[in-house]
Amino acid sequence: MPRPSAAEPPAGDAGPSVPPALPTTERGRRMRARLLAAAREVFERDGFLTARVTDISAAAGVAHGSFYTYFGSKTAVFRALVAETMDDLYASMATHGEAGPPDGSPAGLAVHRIDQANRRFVAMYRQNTALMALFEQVTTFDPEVRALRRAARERNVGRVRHSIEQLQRDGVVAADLDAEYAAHALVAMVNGAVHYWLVLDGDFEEERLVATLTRLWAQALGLPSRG
Amino acid sequence: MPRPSAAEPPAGDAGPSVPPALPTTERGRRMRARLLAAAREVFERDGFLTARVTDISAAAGVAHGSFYTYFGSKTAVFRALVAETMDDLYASMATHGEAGPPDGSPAGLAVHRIDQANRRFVAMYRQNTALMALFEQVTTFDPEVRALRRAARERNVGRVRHSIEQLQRDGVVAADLDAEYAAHALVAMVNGAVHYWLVLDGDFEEERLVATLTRLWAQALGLPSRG
DNA sequence: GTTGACATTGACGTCGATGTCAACTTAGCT
DNA sequence: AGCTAAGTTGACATCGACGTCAATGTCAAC
Repeated sequence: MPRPSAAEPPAGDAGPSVPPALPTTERGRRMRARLLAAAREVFERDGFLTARVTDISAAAGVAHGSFYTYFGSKTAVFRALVAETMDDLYASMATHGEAGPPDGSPAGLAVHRIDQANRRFVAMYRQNTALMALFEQVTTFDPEVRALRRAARERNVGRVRHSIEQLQRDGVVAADLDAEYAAHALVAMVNGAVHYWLVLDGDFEEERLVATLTRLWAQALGLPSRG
Repeated sequence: MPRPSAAEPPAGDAGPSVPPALPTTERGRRMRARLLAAAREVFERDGFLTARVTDISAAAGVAHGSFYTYFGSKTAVFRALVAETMDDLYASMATHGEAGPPDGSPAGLAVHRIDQANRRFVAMYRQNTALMALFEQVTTFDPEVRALRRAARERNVGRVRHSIEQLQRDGVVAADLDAEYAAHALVAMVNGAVHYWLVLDGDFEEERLVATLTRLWAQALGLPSRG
């Protein structure tokens, strides 16, 4: 309840009255893409708050004014950037055709899948740390980005909950565990640990971290892990 | 590695060359306290970025200029606020003399203590949600606050690691579990879940959340939980 | 009650990022 | 080539938050 209502940094760059339409010409589309790439570069280098529209224009090699042909504000580019990138990140986390699990038991298979998912998540986070940090930064004051973040989290949680429910139907996980809440907690665990490692610069060794996360996850669900 | 180096919001309010000394007179101390209280009020209402020094002065009922007698910048008040408040938060989490656990076994006792600690943490977070959100916001761009946040986290993790090591000595928890990594993961789980609930406004019911967190925590460590 | 150190006041100058716009360029079309 | 719509340019005006400071006020000590 007592959460800062937190509008935008200065005030009222919530978007221009006329959000620039997507470009119709080929040149326009290229320009927009260049600006987006430049924005990502500058944001990752300077952080969202310090970054200036001028820097983005400069990085894209265009005049200051051209920026406003495509985006209404710094916040607007960022939102576009997030929207464009989110899909890529999710794609990179999609289930790859992995080598089969060593152990054929339902529980062993489940643990193997959890491990694979955790490894993919950690790798994705490591390769996009700056972006994740930016995402978090803007989340703290932009409601729209906050909504995107929540949606992403909910998708993750949904997948995990589904997998837990499956294991409950198989009788491997206790039926009286709240799958929704448990999924939230486990996702928070992995998210939070990796965030601390990469964004807050904690002292971790990747392999050991993933192994511990998988082990805790499995045991939390009552799956046999290790001997 | 690719983390936004993220200086301050505009630029260079990293602190004035001459950080105002603490007041010597009684009046000065009262004034400083009033400004701090006003700062907290305004920050919680508007968020750190939107808040203006003028607003803080106004809320404290003093002239704009008086602010600078006590603090060098908006960031400076915030740091002072965090420093002052952190102790209170930690105090509120200290072990209270609780009623004895229902079950005398070492594991049952451990689970009970975990549950108590989780309840205290959640209650503290709920009562200081706005502050925690602020803390997170500023962490994303101020290195000094980031350091404070890390320190707080490390203290938490240290306590948990210690308790895990104790359980390992008692033979209740597997000795080959990395206590440090596990402590980080478990702290991240509770932190992250509560953050999602209160700051990102997730849909949770407190009792069920705490119960699930404790249960997962206990099971993750291999402690018997529930029947 | 006079003195002097300390604190308060609020009007003012400064500064830098933003967003605009009129002039100019590009490119597609006939 | 000539026309038009779309895009580009960069100098400029705007705006708001910040931090300063000279004048004024407060208070304790002597």
